[in-house]
Amino acid sequence: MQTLQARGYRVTRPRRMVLQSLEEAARPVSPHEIQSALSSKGGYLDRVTIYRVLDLFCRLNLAHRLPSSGGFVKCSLGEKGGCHRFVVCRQCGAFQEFADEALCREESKLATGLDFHAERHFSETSGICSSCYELRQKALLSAEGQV
Amino acid sequence: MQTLQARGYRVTRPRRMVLQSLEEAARPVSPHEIQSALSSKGGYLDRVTIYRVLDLFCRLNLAHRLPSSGGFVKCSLGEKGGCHRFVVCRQCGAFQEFADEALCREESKLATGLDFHAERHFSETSGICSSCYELRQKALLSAEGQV
DNA sequence: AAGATAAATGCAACATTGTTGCATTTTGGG
DNA sequence: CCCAAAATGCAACAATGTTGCATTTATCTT
Repeated sequence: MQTLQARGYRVTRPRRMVLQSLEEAARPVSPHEIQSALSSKGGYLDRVTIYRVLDLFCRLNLAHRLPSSGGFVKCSLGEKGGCHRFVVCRQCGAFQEFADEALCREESKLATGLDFHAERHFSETSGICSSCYELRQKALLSAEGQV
Repeated sequence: MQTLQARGYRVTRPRRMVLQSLEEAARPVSPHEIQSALSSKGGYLDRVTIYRVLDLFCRLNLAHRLPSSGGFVKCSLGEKGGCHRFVVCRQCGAFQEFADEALCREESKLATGLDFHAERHFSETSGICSSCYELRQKALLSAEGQV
């Protein structure tokens, strides 16, 4: 919340509530899920307010919206260089955020080759996290056993 | 449409219409825009049908959905190796599709380092195309002249 | 070329996402 | 404590997306 203060934005009840929701979520959450989660704890926020808060958070890089699912997550990298990227497990929804400046340079160079001035990279790697991978291996083995 | 045939899907009126809409569009289009464009030419398609056709096209890689805007475009790369990526002009919406296997390897390696088995990369570079860039330069110069 | 049939569409109903304008409330500085 | 700017709540609307089911249609078979 210091970030808000420092950049001239007010610290309000809705902003605190949304930030806390994002912190408590183990995976990307939709605006509607945020509203439901809050109301199940007796709180209430207007839908429009939630959109506005999320927009602000994304502009300030306090949160990100995942390209493919559209869900929102709290940013875990702060001011780390390079654009912020994600790996997401298509099975369980677990995710990790990372940044890599070399990758950004590479992508920008490719854009230059296509006559574009790159400004920002949105990217998300979809795959399987190690725990889902292990579960799947077990399932496959037991299926074989039954043949 | 041979692709549909070859993969065991039927060639139908809605599928032909949506494909043509995508071909005629100079930029990513939304399902709603597709429906409007068709109806302005006297055609009609159910909204649900449009979603289903687009889903199918995306599964078959005949079309893609751009991560940030959610708009759809016809695939221009066919079976080219590596996942398909986009550069998009944030000013005019112009875009180019490309693929780069080295970039995919790099991203997959990073995912491995985070304990994920990468399967697919979604990525979009946002920036300014060369013609918008030139327009902007001219505008800046004339603004200076007026001071 | 007609008929069977599996596939695809159209329709109805519903839930979520997203946008705008305006009146009211609240935050933070003086 | 008061005030002005900022932010919220509310109303109304438009687009996105999903499901189930009855009807139509594309393709295969004969």
